[in-house]
Amino acid sequence: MASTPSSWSIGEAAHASGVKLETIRYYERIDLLPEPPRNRSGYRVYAREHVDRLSFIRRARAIGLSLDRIRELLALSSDARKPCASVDQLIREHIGAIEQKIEDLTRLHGELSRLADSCEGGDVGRCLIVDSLAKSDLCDGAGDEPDA
Amino acid sequence: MASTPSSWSIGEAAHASGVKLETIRYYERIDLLPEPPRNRSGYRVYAREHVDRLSFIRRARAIGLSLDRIRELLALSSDARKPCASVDQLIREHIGAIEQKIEDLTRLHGELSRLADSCEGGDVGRCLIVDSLAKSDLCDGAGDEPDA
DNA sequence: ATGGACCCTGTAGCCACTACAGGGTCAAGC
DNA sequence: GCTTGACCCTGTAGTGGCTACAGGGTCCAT
Repeated sequence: MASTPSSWSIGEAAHASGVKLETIRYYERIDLLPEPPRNRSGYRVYAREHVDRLSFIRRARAIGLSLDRIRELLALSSDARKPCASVDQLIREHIGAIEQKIEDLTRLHGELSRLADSCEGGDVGRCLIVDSLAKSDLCDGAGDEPDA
Repeated sequence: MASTPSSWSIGEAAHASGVKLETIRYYERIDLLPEPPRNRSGYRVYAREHVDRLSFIRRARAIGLSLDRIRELLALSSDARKPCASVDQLIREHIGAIEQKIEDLTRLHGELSRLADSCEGGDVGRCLIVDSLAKSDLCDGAGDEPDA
């Protein structure tokens, strides 16, 4: 029921946008969110555009974009008359990165599964898992940035 | 040709293990690698066990284990008589985490692909990608920790 | 004796937050 | 009118896993 107000405290903005309070202050500090006006006591007072921008950022983060990419995206989408080709490209690049990551993780999953299946429940001295990490070429030269 | 020596400078250890020099010092600082003895000039002098441990850590990192997990794993594998069940469990947990990540990324990939395909090359004002980020429930309530 | 390759320490930066310490403000209830 | 508690403020430091300096020392060949 509580219908949308026309101004928000930082806590209300956090609730409305789904971005945590401390994170909002962080976004302001790194100039991702413009500084809002303050009231007499120095409290931040947000307008609808702030809350919208925060929601946008949250959704863009949820699809895995970096804050820098989001900054780009916000700049691109600031002028409604610009062609959306660059937006499209940004997203397609991101999709490419995700595909790469899925591929890496899938290969890794295969290797680890084989490794885990080789375990026969002996003791560590004869553990094939430990062995592989100690001596094998497991994953050598695979992905260079483990994120999993 | 160059057959294995019995002691290594930090640069040689880096080369032999595949762990970068600065990273080796970092591992020492966080007590993941024991402090090696020093020579007259204060240079670190590594033995085979150090290089082996470094290689172990590098491979464990390559399969995506955190340094804390690796610490556990090293502790577990330090006594050859211990049962390897806990090693097995650690690895299986990790496999589970990877599966989860693949699943999350795959779902995300699906959503993003649909999104990108919806782009019809107009201008940003009518861009469905921007629209979705601005207003839709895209990914809301999906994974809470975007890593992609 | 000089140049370059190697080594040392300590500190700060990266990303995207998160968590504190140590305060101020404000409205409701007694 | 006073307290309580929810909210807000700033600034700083911590997270993981490195990486990149700055500003030196050492060692060996030429």
